Amino acid sequence: MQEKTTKGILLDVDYVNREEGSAKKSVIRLFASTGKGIEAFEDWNFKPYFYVKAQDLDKAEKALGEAAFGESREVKVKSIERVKRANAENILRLSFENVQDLVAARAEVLGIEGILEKAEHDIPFARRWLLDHEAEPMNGIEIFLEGNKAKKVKIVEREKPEFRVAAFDLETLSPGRFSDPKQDPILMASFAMGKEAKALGNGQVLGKNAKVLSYGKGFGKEVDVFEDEKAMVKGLEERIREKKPDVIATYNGDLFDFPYIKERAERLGLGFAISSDGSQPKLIRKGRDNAAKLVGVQHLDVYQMLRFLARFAVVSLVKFDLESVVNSLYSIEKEKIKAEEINKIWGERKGLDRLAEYCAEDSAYTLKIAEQYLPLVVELCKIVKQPLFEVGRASASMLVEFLIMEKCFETGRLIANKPDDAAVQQRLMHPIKGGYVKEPLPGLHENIAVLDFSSLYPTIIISHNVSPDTVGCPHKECMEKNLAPNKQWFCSKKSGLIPEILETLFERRIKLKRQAKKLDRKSPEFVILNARQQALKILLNSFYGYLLYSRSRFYSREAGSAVTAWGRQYVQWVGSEAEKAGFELLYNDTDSAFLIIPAAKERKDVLAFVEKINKELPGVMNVELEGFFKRGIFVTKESGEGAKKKYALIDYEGNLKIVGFEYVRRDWAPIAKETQRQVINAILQEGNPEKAIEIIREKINALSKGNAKKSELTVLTQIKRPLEKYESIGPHVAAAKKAAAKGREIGIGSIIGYVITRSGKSISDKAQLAEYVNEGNYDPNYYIQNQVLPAVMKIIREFNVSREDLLQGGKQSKLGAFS
DNA sequence: TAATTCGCTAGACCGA
DNA sequence: TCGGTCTAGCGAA
Repeated sequence: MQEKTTKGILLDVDYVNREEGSAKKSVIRLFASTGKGIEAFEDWNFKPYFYVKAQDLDKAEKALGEAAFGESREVKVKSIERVKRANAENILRLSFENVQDLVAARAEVLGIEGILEKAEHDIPFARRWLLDHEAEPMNGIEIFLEGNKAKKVKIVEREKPEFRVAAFDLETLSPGRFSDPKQDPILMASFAMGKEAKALGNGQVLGKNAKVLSYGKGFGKEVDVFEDEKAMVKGLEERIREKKPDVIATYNGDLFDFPYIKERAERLGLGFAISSDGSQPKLIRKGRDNAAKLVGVQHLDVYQMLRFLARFAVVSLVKFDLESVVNSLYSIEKEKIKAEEINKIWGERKGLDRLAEYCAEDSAYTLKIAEQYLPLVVELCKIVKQPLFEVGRASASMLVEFLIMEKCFETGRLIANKPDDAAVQQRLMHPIKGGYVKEPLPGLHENIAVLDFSSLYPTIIISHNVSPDTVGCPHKECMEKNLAPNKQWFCSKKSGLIPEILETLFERRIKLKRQAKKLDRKSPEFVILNARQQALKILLNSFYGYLLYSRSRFYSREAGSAVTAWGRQYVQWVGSEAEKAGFELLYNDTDSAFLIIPAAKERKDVLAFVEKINKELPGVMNVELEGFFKRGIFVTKESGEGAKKKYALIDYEGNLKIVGFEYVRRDWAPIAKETQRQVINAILQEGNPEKAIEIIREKINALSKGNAKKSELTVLTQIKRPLEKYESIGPHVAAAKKAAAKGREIGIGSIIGYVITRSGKSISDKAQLAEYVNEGNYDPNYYIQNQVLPAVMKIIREFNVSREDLLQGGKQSKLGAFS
């Protein structure tokens, strides 16, 4: 047979069942973007398998060879193989003709005499292929073909893979209720593609870079007008197929656009066949929600991606509707046309071009955000070796698990099984001790140096070889030399599974950061290197949590608590060394130390201290100077102690850093937050409490006159459970319930924006969803007493100013007594 | 099908 | 009506 090779970018792997003679055979399909669009290649040589641990290999082989599984009692093991694993004995690999046979056999295999355990039985077939071939989705691949079948694959590193990215968006009719695809038509669709988006700058009207499809009369010439909904849906399908994107971005396409268009297409007697194999989008379960999966071409739900990135603090977002996101990322006020207005425009056929512009903007911005964050997500795909579809919706635990499983494969270890529910419950009942937080000395401080351990927990794991497979080794030497303060010790002779992975990630990141430092921050090379190091950082920081995560395959209470025990020891050691060196220790939190530089010392003494500390720290552990600060303020709790996790600093350039205060919390009214920021600024910037008092009086005055705007008064709080499950009805729940009674849908995860109005008795009684509240309808007393004053009193209390001083405008004779 | 622990604070809730 | 306790949410690391 003729041999040839094809090169491309690996996008996706799945499997299909094919006939081979009379047998049903599961066959792997690889989807690669080759320049001619997305092509599929089949690998017929890879079989689904899992492992069992046997009491006696000979007997087990015989029993398994004779066994028949499934309802039909016709399912046989195709082949049995003895394999060596580094961490287990008496292991057999059972291979099957197809996935369904494997599923039937794994359900019953423990019933066979002499089979003690099963392992790696829950790894989906396509993922199994990726694992065993160490292939990297979203990276280059060379496929060696024999005829039309894939024989072998090789990774070809692409420094900067280019993807064809597209986005689409739908507008639907919602007559007095939420749109229902069983009845309500799609009114409009927009489609945006790759190159156009790159030229876009801030402030530009993005809409014109997307094409709008609709039907009926009354449109300008920018819109592709079809005969009816059916023709429009077909038109969108054709456009997508013709443009051959590698990635299709949507905003909430998992839960809205895809399910909607799929249902509509079906009802209209059409398909929406935009997958690379000509199939329809599949709605599959992914965690709590559904996800819309395409074959080959990768569906990236930008909404899901942003949720993911927000969890890792790559983006800082509070509300996730597209308008808020665009505003937060690009400082652009994007127009939102509400459902009722869409209905009206459509019905009266007036303002259709405005609606078209709105629709176009949705897909254009979706595309813009997708392209901006794609480098980071692509790097994650390459590192954890999973497709974009998976990574864009993954949790931290899944990413870590992917990496550990690969390491196991690479080093010939058997992958540990998932815990059963009883084990999960057990784990949850035994939390461990975490980081150390020192009570700060409240008040205003000057000349502060902040030191930080860089990646404290990962570097402890690496430097002390902390891992589930190195804990409590039999060596006396390790017990003496590598003993954690929690009395657990770890082997120092062979490296553990987790430290091995972390060390690789850590070194790669250091190298990338070093390279990136030499580049211009705006250059495309920098963007790629930066995305890569950020991806590594996300992963590095996720491992410690995974050790203590209750559903972890590699849970280790011993390892996890050793990490924090060492962490507490090291951070306190730095503190006491600093005191010995003549600094005053102001505060610690987990991995940081705040030092006051006394008059007799200078910056270079701090640097010398850091250098000395680093010489004494083991392995890759390292302390760095986060910065010098001119002033800082810590406050007192109601109880009189210094409050932890709340402080504000100002550097010598006048930049404020506010931590933990109401100012950074979304569940406080903007008016209270802003006043607090101004007060902190007045005190840190100018050391001027009088000015702070003026600011506060002004705000109180405006509030009591009724001059505050609704937007300054709206408090945001998340609904975290079904409304009827609340034991205690707080203001946000009360407001949500009232809104729900009016027919608003409020589900888990909704962010409630509410205002405390004048009508009602308790605070909850007075709470109403902001959109139902008229400007000016607010309870000034609440906002003064429960919002502004508590937020600012914390701070100016340190200067002996009382509530009365602020409210009555009395003299501040006590002022200054503090310092 | 969800990474961890530490910490602060509000407002409801409950019993005296 | 008061004060203590509990529920709930969010942020720091």
